[in-house]
Amino acid sequence: MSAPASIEEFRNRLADLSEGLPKRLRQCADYIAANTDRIAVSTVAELAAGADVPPSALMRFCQIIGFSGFSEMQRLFREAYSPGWPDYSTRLRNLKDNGAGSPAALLAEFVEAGRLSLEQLAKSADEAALSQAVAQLAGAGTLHVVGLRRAYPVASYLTYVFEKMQVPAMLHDGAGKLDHRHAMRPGDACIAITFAPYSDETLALAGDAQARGLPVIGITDRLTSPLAKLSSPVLTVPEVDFGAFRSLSATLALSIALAVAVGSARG
Amino acid sequence: MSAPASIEEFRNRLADLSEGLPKRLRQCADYIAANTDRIAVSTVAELAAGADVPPSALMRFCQIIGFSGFSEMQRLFREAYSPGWPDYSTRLRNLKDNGAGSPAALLAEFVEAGRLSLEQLAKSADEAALSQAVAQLAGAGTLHVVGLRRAYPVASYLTYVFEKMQVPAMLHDGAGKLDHRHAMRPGDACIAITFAPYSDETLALAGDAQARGLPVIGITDRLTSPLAKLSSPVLTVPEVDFGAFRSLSATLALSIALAVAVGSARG
DNA sequence: CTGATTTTGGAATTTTTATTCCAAACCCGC
DNA sequence: GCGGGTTTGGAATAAAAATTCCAAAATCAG
Repeated sequence: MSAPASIEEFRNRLADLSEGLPKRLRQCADYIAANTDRIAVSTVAELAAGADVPPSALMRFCQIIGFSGFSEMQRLFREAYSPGWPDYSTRLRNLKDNGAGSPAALLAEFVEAGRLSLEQLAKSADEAALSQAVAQLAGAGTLHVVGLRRAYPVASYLTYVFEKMQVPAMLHDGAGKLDHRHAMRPGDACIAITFAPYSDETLALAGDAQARGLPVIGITDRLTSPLAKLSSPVLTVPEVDFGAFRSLSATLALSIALAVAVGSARG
Repeated sequence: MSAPASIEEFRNRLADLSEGLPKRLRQCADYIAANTDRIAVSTVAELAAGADVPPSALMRFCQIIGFSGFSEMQRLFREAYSPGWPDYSTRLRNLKDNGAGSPAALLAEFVEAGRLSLEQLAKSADEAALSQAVAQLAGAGTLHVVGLRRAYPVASYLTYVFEKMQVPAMLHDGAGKLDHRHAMRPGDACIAITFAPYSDETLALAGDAQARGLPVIGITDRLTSPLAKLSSPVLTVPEVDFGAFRSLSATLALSIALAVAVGSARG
């Protein structure tokens, strides 16, 4: 078998082979696939250490891919090496230059929106409210998570993280129009997520929880949101929209941080 | 004189010295100034040949700049290039060990992880694959979206965006263990999302779609993913994990861009 | 033009890096 | 468990690269 002549070909061969490879060689394949950009500037020993295999395994890997050895593989990547792209902002401009509305340009816009959202979140996060929320949730029984439409991905991820951290949590997703409001028992807590235009169902559930005396943690877009009135601490997320859709980056970051903090606090 | 600690410092020193240097050393300085980007991936002999000087001249040049030798200079450029992927699992452990696992600190880490993921996505996104994916989806009938566990939020958001853009789409979420694979009809297309450890159900559905001749668009974490083989274009997302959880920022940005592009292409 | 000083080229040496090879460990079907 | 083939780790070897050193060439001041 002859050596791949281009990086494209290399990637294909990597994808073809990766299955049906024994343990160590698969480790190599995975690490290389995830760190292709380091090949040009690393030694066998460095890459092998990264993949957590002995150097000889990496050599074997190179040969299986079709190269005569590591050096030949490295040559391919060194020749193609152009460090023009470690620069995020120029790359973004390049993507946008594909013309407005092109997939690449759209991607650039959403990446930027996400980044801006995260930056603003870092600046504006209310640490006191966050700590208070963690304290309330850490002391509660079952956590009831509700979020619909665009907030639904956040609600479902929150529930996933709670489950992984062995925190009892329940997702109120309205499936089958089944209503689970009576699952909320004294000692439980509620996390409600909604953004303008605010979802009635979410507000209703949050209101119900409040009426039963459960703590309600709200995650929403502004302090004037109807959810704010129902929540004991309300967490606001400054999400930047692009077009009609939001990136959710900041909301997710806040939510996961909340969940992990609660999970560790509960031990 | 000590070695430059940054590329900035290196450039300054180069500018300072370049005047008043004898012929051969000036050749070195000129060539290096014009080809700084090759330093990381070249040998002494190669650079010397490029500058049209003997290797020993280049060695002298490195020492005059302040390095102990060529290797030290090269290290500077290799390290500066490699994006320095932070090791989040150890950082998380440190956070906990120091008792500094405050919610605010966690939030900062997740924000940072999200930012890095987005930047990395911008740098590494495969525009050709993205365009191809958009073209395939734009020409298809119903779009079948599948993603479970941590990929579920992405799948559900994708479906939400498609619905908003009036693109017929169906979310295969395994609710009620109902299997909807026969809903996939000729002319449809499938979008499958999974990350390591890959979900069997997702792979099964993608495989089924492929077997029926539907185009499969895969969104996954690496090229060696089992999903790659099942997808006609596969889109890889370099998501940074923080602890056991990923921010999903990059995955969502890519997905929304894909959905919006498909939505507009379908008009 | 001469002698002192700097600069230069390349061969010799040292260090690092890649590569091979083989015995031990591991799997898998029986 | 037992014998087949595979896979693995590491020590030994080969290759390549970096680095040093010194004699020859060039430069320059007087």
